[in-house]
Amino acid sequence: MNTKHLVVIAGPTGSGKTDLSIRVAQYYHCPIISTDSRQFYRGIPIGTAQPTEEEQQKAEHHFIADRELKDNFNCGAYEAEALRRLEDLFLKHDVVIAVGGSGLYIKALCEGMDDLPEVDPSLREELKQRCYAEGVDAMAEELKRLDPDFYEIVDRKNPARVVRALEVCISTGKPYSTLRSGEKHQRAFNIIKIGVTMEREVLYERIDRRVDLMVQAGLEEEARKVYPLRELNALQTVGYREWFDHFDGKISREEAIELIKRNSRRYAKRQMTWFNRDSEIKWFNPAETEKILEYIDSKICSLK
RNA sequence: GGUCCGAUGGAUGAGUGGUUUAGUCACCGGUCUGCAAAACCGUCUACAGCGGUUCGAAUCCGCUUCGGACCU
Repeated sequence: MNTKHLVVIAGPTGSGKTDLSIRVAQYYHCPIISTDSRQFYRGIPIGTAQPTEEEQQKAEHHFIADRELKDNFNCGAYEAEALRRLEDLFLKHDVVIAVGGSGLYIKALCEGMDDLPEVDPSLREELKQRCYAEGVDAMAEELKRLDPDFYEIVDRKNPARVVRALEVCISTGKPYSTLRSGEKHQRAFNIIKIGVTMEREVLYERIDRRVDLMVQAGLEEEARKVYPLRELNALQTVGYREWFDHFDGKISREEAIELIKRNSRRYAKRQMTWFNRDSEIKWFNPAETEKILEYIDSKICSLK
């Protein structure tokens, strides 16, 4: 029996999650926390489609533009911070909404990550450099020595995965695989997951249109302002990298805009691939507000 | 009306007789426990149509269709 409910709203970029979340928040008079790995940052409101001032008036938002681009953040830190925040919010509310498109962050929030120690950034940097210089294969060979079990299952062509495993092995002195439990953590609240999506073609049209609107709203200028910080991870993001390439003279303005559209579509597709694996998600078209509220109500009732 | 050139998978573009045959991009599908709007993987067998030559044709020949250039 649990009277606290986290309503998770997932879905690909451009599917209308923000609008829906506000409508749901108004219905339950409850706050919203973001599960979007880019909306956390200040300075990039247009390209990350953060809820506007006006939208934030309509519902209380958390984890929106509440840290600097240079701040180190990741899904593990997010899990801890978000759980603390939820604890507070659930003191006053029975329902809280979590909305965003970052699958891994949603997973961190709902199921938790294994409790692994923070890795010294300089170690990661060093491993990245070596990976760049010596190649992934060499790094994978090293992983084979340090953690043969993980070597067997890891995507050996993926530098990010191999380097991650190595940095954990080296910094803890233990094989990464022995530290991975993969178990789901119990939460002190119920989780109701819904997803919003629509026909692929319609979604792509919406994405294209939204990019045009972002450009009209001043995305280029926004990108120009953060250009000096372009190396930061937070800016390895669709809608910014393309401008950086344009500013560097590699592509034209028109190409940059086209690429932002294409990369946003690809991102949406990857998001769908991720979410489709989650059988707990109940899917809706974003326009079906009544049906969605009905569904959430019925879930809340049945869980009470 | 005549002459010449061309026609390759969604796009581009190699390939002039023979196990597999491009490549690139896009699309599509997928992977996923600390950079995740990231990183990575996979699939997509086409040669305009018809007929002929040949053991064998995208590749050679003929006709047809379509496109382009030029000539009268």
